[in-house]
Amino acid sequence: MDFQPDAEIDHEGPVTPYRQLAGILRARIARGEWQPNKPISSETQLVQQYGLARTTVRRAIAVIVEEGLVFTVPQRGTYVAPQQAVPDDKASPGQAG
Amino acid sequence: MDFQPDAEIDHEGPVTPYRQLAGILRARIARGEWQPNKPISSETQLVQQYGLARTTVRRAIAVIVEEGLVFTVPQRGTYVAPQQAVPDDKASPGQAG
DNA sequence: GTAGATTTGTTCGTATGTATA
DNA sequence: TTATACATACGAACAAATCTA
Repeated sequence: MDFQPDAEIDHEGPVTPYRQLAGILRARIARGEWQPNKPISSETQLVQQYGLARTTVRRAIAVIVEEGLVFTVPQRGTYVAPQQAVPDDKASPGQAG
Repeated sequence: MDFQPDAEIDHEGPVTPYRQLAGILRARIARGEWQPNKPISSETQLVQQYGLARTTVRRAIAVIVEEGLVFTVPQRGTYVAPQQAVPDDKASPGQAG
């Protein structure tokens, strides 16, 4: 399953919204939309852009943080991890918390 | 992480500007750009040189004051503390008399 | 003493972003 | 979804002390 970077969230589908968003973010990082050590869109922006609740956005971010794709700096933002191999869709980089 | 003495501030990065500046000042002191008991650049000069707000500059200075690298004299300036090794990480050098 | 420039000290307001309830 | 808290950053203004002339 591949998510388009500009895809919309399907609230009716079998895949939960937060997993959809995680896939979208993964795709946006993969295409180099956000550079390493640069911030991805803020939670507020993602909320507005995809019409999701904040908790849902945070859950999605938590997923890709777990994957090592990004890291969150408290009171600062979420940043693209330096030099990471972006997985196609699903991946287990081995290291999870 | 090491800061170049002439580095520019990255407002987009995960490290807050005031911490970046603190690192830069640390580096400039370490290279002997400012001698012990001699004033470092004034807040206004640092504001102009790095394009930061004064509050941000003051915050950075507060960090290295806390580390004992410099000391501030009201209405005079901020001076390099006498005889102390610049710490790699942290330090609590004795008081300068 | 007066005047001006410089420098640190302090406070207020606005904005952004994450953290938590 | 809403509200509050905390951290950070910028901008502006004024106070107080120092130095120079």
